[in-house]
Amino acid sequence: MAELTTTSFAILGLLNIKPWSAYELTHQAKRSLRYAWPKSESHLYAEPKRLVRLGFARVTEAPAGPVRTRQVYRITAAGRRALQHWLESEPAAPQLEFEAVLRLFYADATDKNAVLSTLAHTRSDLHRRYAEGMALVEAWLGGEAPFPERLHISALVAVFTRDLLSLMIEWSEFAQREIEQWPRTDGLGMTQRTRDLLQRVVDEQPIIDA
Amino acid sequence: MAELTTTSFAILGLLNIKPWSAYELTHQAKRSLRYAWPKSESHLYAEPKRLVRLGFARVTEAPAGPVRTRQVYRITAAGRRALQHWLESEPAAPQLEFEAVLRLFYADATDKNAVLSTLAHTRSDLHRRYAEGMALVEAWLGGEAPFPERLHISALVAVFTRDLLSLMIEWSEFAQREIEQWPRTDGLGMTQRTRDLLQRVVDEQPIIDA
DNA sequence: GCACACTACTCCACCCTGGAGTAGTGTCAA
DNA sequence: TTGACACTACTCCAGGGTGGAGTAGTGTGC
Repeated sequence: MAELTTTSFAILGLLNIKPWSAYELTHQAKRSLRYAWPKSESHLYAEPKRLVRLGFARVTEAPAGPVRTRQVYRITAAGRRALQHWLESEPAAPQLEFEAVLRLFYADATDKNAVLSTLAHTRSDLHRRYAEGMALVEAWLGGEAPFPERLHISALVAVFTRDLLSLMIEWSEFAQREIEQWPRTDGLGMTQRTRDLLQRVVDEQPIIDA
Repeated sequence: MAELTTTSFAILGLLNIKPWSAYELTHQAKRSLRYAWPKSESHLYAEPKRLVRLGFARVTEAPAGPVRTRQVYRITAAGRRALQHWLESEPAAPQLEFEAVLRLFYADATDKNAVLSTLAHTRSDLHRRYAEGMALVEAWLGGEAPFPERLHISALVAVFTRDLLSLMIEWSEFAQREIEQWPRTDGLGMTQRTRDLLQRVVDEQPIIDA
């Protein structure tokens, strides 16, 4: 049997909620999947076709204008079985791609300006995403949830997303403050401040808001 | 000119610190890059070859046993220029792949047991990575840092990594406690508890340790 | 001198990205 | 009523990236 990837199950899970067209799937993914499993639009178009080919979804045509039809995907019994089986298997460990941290890691190859501007740029991205998330949750509280019967789940995801974005924003503010105190970017090494920070890390003491 | 990817610059940045063999690069990546830019071993072997092809690194042979030679990669002047130029450009936004959250998102397609076991499995992964990170920082404090002159940078990354792992661990404990209170996984919707949580999210009040 | 764990890679099928391209749809206004 | 234009709803593809299997040399211990 051909292997399904985690992305396959991400789509299959959406199809288990209701039937969607590929276009709707890409939009729904932007509002939900994206926070835990970000995938490109082109792949979100391709994946349901694969599910059909493997028998985990089927497709029907619906009118979508005077000329156009749209393909609507729905889960099959085999798809539901596969999804349940996956939900009982072992998950992969979380992975973060954080380019600002990577660039900070090479701070000693450039000047303070470049590092600070990377942090500032990332922070404004993060603020935008924070605001987007807040708008979603406010809509839910205002009675405009697309799947109100799933809100007990969405709430737990929302808590995580808010706290993650907060952490990244606060860390980038913290890093900015620290770097502003540096006399230069390279060769500082184990300063007293660095030793304090590392000691606090191993002592499991709070740092960022301290 | 052929485009370099963020991964290219991640490797180029390591080569800017000192020359490495591909094997050493994979090991160094496990101890550093991995926390901000996780890449597969096979790709870490392939990328320096590409850098050589494009003139940003060059390779020399060094003996590595009675028979074997190893390829040692070092950055070129063009590589250093490219790295500095990249460090002044705009970073991509952070992206998280968190399969446990994805699975929780589909909690209503399975039972409490499956969801709780996903969370437990992820938590034990996270605890292991937390311990690994702590061991690294303790070694630095004990004077065993591979690049002591870079510790002022490493400390900022360590602060972020610890806080991120803590957040994920604490959130998964929080989610476990919440789910244990659920009478079932599906159809609960906007309970009083859910409304409280969402209200706290939009009010920017702490939740996880409350 | 042989077993065996570890070192140091290569290979490849397939997953996935992002950007370019294409054509139909709805709306407003000249 | 027609044409401009933003938006909808996709397809295509070169090339980046993954993960697991495979291979052969190296150092250690018995």
